[in-house]
Amino acid sequence: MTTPPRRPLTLRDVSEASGVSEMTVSRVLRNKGDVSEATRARVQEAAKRLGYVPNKIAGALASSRVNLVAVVIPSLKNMVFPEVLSGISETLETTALQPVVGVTDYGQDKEEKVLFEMLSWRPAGVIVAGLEHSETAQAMLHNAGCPVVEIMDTDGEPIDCCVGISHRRAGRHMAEAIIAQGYRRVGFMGTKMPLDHRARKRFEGFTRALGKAGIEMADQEFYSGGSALAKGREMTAAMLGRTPDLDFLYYSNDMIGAGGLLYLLEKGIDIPGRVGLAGFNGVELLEGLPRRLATTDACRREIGQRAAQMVLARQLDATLASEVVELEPSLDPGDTLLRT
Amino acid sequence: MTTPPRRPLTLRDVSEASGVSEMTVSRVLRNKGDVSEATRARVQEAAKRLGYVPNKIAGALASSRVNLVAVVIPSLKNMVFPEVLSGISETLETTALQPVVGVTDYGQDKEEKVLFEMLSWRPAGVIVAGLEHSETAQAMLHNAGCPVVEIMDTDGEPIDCCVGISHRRAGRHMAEAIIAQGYRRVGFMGTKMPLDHRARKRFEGFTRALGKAGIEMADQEFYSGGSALAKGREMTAAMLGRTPDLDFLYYSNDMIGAGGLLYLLEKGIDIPGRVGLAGFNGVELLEGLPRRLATTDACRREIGQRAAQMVLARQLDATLASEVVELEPSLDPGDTLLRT
DNA sequence: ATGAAAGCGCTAACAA
DNA sequence: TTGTTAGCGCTTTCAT
Repeated sequence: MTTPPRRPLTLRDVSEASGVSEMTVSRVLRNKGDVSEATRARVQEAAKRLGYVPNKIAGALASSRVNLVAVVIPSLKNMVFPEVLSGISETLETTALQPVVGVTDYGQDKEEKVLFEMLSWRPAGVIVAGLEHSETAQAMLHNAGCPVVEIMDTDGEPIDCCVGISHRRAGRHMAEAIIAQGYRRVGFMGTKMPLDHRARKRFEGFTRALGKAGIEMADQEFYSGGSALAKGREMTAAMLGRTPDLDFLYYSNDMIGAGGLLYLLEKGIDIPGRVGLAGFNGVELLEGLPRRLATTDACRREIGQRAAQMVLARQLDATLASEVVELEPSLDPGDTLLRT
Repeated sequence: MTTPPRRPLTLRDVSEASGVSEMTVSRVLRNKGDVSEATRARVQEAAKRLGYVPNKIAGALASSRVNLVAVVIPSLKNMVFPEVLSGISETLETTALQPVVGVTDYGQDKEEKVLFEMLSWRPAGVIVAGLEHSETAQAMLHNAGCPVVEIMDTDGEPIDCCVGISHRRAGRHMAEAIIAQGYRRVGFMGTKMPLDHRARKRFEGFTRALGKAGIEMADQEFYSGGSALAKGREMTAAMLGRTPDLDFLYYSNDMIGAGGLLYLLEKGIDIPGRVGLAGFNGVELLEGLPRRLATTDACRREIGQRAAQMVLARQLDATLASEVVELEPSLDPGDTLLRT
């Protein structure tokens, strides 16, 4: 690091500093083609000494190769998405590809904007949460000119590749487990529907399965915003207040479920004797709770890994066909579901 | 959307489809210069019909303007960083700038890699967590050729701009509050130090202030990995087992503090009569706990906002000088610190 | 093993 | 208001 330059350095600077043509410098810096050890060393020394950072913009334009994978998710506040991201990152870690994250805040307009923005950088692949997109967004994805992987959900028509779980089935399975345990007065708490398609599908699968067993949902409540843990408390208190004979509470995510659990324990209510509980997601947080909340593991890390692999595979062989993978979420009864 | 093309569309395609020069098409698409309403309409119609997505790579190369702001943080699993990100995003929302996130996993090597990768896209600004970087990383930031904002921490020498809190002072203040309440046998639980400089500085400030009051740390324990909530439980149980006369527990983050709180409540231990507790960060989660854990709010959202503003300001006026802002974290005693 | 020339898709600067 | 001409900094291709 000699004197810091105001103008970013170019290949030409390294070329002049090392007395080697730009072309050869380029080759060295990319470990391409045959270059003698002598020149390679000189070039590397010069590049390092100057503190040269290649300009990927120019490189990408010239080669029409971009090592970015666009990842579009609804939010970072819900721990679920960072976990999917981890799966993606760890899989891409050892490759040349790099994830770039865009957040939609559960909005279709925002999703359009984010997609447009990301696609204008011509990414090597797109990983996007969910199967529901605006017409415009669908069109953009169709014309993306790169592999597209829709993740988290398999209930719908994918544009290209897809990996996730069926939330309808997840809801149904939980309902079946609840019924099998003899619960009959079931309440549901969740996020306001239009915002979250997967939560909505779980709800639908859940209510339908209850219906088939001749059980009608005894009470339900939906929230948005605020501390999920606190909301879980409040909603649980309110619901049990107005429908005291409930014997099971199904929460659309573990966080509100945890809030409910803490509230009921405080009240000294017998779980699951008096009320059974279940959440959804299988988040790490549950491990530290006084009781293990029943939940369904949504395979988040694996979804991320598989999605990244799909993009990678299509990098190597662009002719690969679309691929749809439905993962099997596992129901963990914890300590709040099984009546012994 | 007529027939989906394999080759991405270019300005030329829109130019031909609309019978207007590339240059004018470019102007329309960027709302630049004077263009007649008639041509503007024709161009926009053509662009929309074809489904044209501009190539930012070419645009950036030609204009040497990139609307990306690199944000480099240690992790997404610690809710603190998504919150900082929210502050950044919401501030940039209404501007042309866009955040791009890189994660270092608390590793200096990884930080170097991520920085190099991001800088090679010539971002309009860099926002990076912490003041501790490898020599190489520091050199890169110096030569970045764009505003650099180091965030979260002010205890050290910033490269350019800086906004955060003094973690040493935060630790000291908590110690002073604890001492003022008459606690004398204090235990500390936190993350393994080398990974987290801010936690280390809080610890240092804390122990030093205790020392000045003639109090020596009675016990301490450090963890890494695993569910923070569960670790908080385990460590609390272990520590109280081996040092039963502790009257205060200071946790380096709210999550392990919450675990400790839940554990102690379960054991029926009087809080804060028998043991006082405090965490750090002021995370939303605390609102749903049975008791409000004492904590220090680390101003995360504001840090994000201020950092984004610093980058924005320097976009408009590149001559602006470096700026260092130390925010004042507020100590919230909750229900677990004050002996009434 | 190395170099020279052309051009990736766009925009700045100027001309008309 | 619109068009023309040069590049931006690299990589591809082809020569040497």
